[in-house]
Amino acid sequence: MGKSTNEVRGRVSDFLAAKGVRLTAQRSCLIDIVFSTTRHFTADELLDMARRKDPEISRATVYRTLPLLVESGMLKEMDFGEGRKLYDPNYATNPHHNHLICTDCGRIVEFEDAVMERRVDDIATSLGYIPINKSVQIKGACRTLRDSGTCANKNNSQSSKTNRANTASLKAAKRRTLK
Amino acid sequence: MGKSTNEVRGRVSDFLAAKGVRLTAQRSCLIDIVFSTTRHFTADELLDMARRKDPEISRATVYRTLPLLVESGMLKEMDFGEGRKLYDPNYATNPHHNHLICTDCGRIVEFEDAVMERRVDDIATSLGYIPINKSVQIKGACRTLRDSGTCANKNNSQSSKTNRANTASLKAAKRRTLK
DNA sequence: TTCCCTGCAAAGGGTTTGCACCCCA
DNA sequence: TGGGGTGCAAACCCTTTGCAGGGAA
Repeated sequence: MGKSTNEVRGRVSDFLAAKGVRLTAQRSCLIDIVFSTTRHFTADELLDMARRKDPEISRATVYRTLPLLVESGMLKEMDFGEGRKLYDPNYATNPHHNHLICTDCGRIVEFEDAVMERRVDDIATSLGYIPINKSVQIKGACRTLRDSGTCANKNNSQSSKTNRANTASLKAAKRRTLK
Repeated sequence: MGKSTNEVRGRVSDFLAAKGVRLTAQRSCLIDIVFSTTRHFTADELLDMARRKDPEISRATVYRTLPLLVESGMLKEMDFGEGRKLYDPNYATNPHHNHLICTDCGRIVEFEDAVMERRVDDIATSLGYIPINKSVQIKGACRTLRDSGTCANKNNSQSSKTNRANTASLKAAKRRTLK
């Protein structure tokens, strides 16, 4: 299965060491926070979380650390065209998932599909490129909401700004992966 | 095949009429420019192009018109995570294409693939959603550049900010579409 | 006349950066 | 002690918005 939180932290530390940058208290704090959650977060949300541990940490440090984590390959930067970046720590353990965003409630569902993954690779190859980074984003309307008028997520997650993926969604998506 | 430029303009006009908004001189000017090119462009680039025809046109009008064109379904808004939005007029004539971005030169290659399209729809359906909008973005490294050290695009298109898709790329991609 | 639309300029929101200070190696 | 790292605040960039003037219905 996926990597454990500790293993992920170790890998990031190794990456920073290899790159010759120091593992400072602030960076360590940020790494701990980032990889102890499965939630997607914005830079600002990470700052909030970090300040609960270390009230002195600055916004600049957060913005300077995030690209390091992304470069390490353990954190994924995403852009759903909402004017800010979202970060997904689940790539550390599940590097092949993609996202479906509900147009009704903004909920983000993670899914994995090996067939699609392969197809996308084949397309890149046939175009003469070596695939480096693939992003499949689906915006979809909740069928349950259409059919029955209610949606489990609609109730508690109207504000798309604060919606998060949850662990269950990825597991469920894997289970449902098409044959 | 695809719709002609005039047909696209007609559709947009119809959309605006149905929506009850006026086809002003400024909007007409912008529509002409947007749909007489196959290039991707930013809001700012559209402003530049528009001012060559009408030096009085304002940035605000451009920013207010773009969402109308997107809403009409004839123009696609894209976000490659570069801090600004790109607009793709080719969706008017080819609504099912996606994009590969070269990590070497920033070139954007358009491609269509029915198999992948279907797969993505199936995934959305199996997750319980009605697919509304699908975006597949591939970042890839130019194999020619890797193999031979040169790349036709590398020479004339280093600045990713000004790179554009060309008509040929879409046609070529269709030809190469996987069976 | 009414109401939509425009241009101007200022405001907004996310992100980056210059600079002085700090601190570990 | 040298050079990276941090915090602060200002700068940046793209985009949105308030407002007064203007023009089509």
